[in-house]
Amino acid sequence: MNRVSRFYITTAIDYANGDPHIGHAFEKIGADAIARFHRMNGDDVHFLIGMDEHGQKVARTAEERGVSPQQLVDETAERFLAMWRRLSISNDQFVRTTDPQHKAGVQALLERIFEHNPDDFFERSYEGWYCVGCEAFKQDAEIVDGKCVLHPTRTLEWVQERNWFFRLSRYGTFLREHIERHPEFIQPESRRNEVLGWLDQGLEDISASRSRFSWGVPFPRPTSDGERQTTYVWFDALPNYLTATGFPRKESEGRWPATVHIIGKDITRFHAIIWPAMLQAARLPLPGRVWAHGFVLLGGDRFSKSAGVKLDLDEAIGRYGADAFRYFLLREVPFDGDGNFSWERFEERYTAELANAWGNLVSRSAAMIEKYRGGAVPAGSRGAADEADAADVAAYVAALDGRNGYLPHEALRVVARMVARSNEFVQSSAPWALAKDPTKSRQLDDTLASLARQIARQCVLYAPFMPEKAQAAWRQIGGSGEVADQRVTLLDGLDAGGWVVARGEPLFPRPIVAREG
RNA sequence: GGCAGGGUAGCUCAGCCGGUUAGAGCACGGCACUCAUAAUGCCGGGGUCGCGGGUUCGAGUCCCGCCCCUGCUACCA
Repeated sequence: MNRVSRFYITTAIDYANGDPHIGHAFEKIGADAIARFHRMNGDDVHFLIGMDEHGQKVARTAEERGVSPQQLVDETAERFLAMWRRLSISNDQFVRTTDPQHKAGVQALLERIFEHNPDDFFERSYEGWYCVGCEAFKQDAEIVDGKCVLHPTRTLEWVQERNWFFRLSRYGTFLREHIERHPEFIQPESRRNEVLGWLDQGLEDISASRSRFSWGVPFPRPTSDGERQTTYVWFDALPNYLTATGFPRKESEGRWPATVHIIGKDITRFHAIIWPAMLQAARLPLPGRVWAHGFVLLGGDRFSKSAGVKLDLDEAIGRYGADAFRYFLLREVPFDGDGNFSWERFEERYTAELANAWGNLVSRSAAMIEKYRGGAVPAGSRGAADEADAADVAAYVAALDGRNGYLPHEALRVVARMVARSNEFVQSSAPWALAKDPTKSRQLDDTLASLARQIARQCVLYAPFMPEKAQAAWRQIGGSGEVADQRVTLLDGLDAGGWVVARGEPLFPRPIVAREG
């Protein structure tokens, strides 16, 4: 019963060409809540996040700013890290593709593929229309009137380049079988169907190296004409999940494979097709799951610089604090689809669910325990409220433990329901009335004790989502130590009898409403 | 164009294999209570269930057609 399960969770590494925005934050916060939940479930959790720091764009941006690429990515990584600290992201590790360990790991992985499947890498001349503005080859769909759609003033050049290629086409059957045998491999199901659709269309081989830029990991073997090329994006970025474990050192074998990769739905293909094919080619175990979340939209549109759709992360966090922001995003935006961010909804949820419902519940309960029982939570017997909570705790766990995917929004809905029930409980049992009747002292004890247990449970369940606020509420209701050290598996037996409440400042102060007169 | 998923109260969404008066939360209106962050609880108004046909004793719930929306349709990451 005490078997500790290993839980290695990763997020996509963010490209170091810009500042963190709400899309990055959503993914990290979601993964963080899942990681924290698993820690409180008693699992051996390792939570990895990081940065993707190579490539042409980074090199070019660095050049424009007159700094070295390394200096640029160092500064960018600092800004991302500062944001993750601010949002209480509890990652155990922060991998960067410029880490020497990562570069060595990538080369080791490539060599391992050469070793196990010598035919999987081959040289091929690629030719196509090259746009100097984009510094990239363009596909037919991106060419209009013989010009690149993004740079219509420039002339496309027919360019030929000899690169290393990876025989991805070999792995279609393998991938299909794996996905069919492991229905949970790609989730949610809509993404899985998409991937199966891609497989139906057939896979083409992909390039594995580039000769046009050098900011990256040197491809371990030169081409036949002696040229030393740079490892192309997927063979550089995707292996971070593996190299972060220490690969190829032996010690890494305990951590790999990842339990789940949390990614955005826009990079499903890389994680569901290319990455598993690479691992299979290297004869390494595949990750257990790939979970592709949706996007946070603003006014129905995706964040985009060109459309002017943007939201200042600092402002959003500054409004009600990091915990409220975390809560709002995960409550409002389903983790298996898209959702909208709007200030109106943020205000609504903050005021209704956090300030009025939960913050006030904690406040009124602590006040009553103080007023009627001198601040000490009385002993009280288990009642119907505890039974109802047990069912909800089970639903909460089911939303986060992976059996139905990863649905933090469902988990939060459940806790909000528990909080609502607690407020009904207070109203219907009316402790203030019981307190006036000396013959009902026992009844008052039971009521207050039950109320304290309910709140204690809510603190535990909210802890993965709002670590600071959950801890503050835990303290107010008289809990000792860290709420994060509690176990969701032992919640049913949690007893608050004897705790001494400590009323404090409101957990979620109501916004100051400007009023006339 | 092809494939997939949707169009249900003002807003966000539940409605499994077809079955009695279509639900929840928020917002709105009224009432109650006083422990509390002018918080909470109760009651209520409010919907041609995208449009048109069809199957059926009976259809948001199945079938056909149409309209609209979203996603995917691989080398920027």
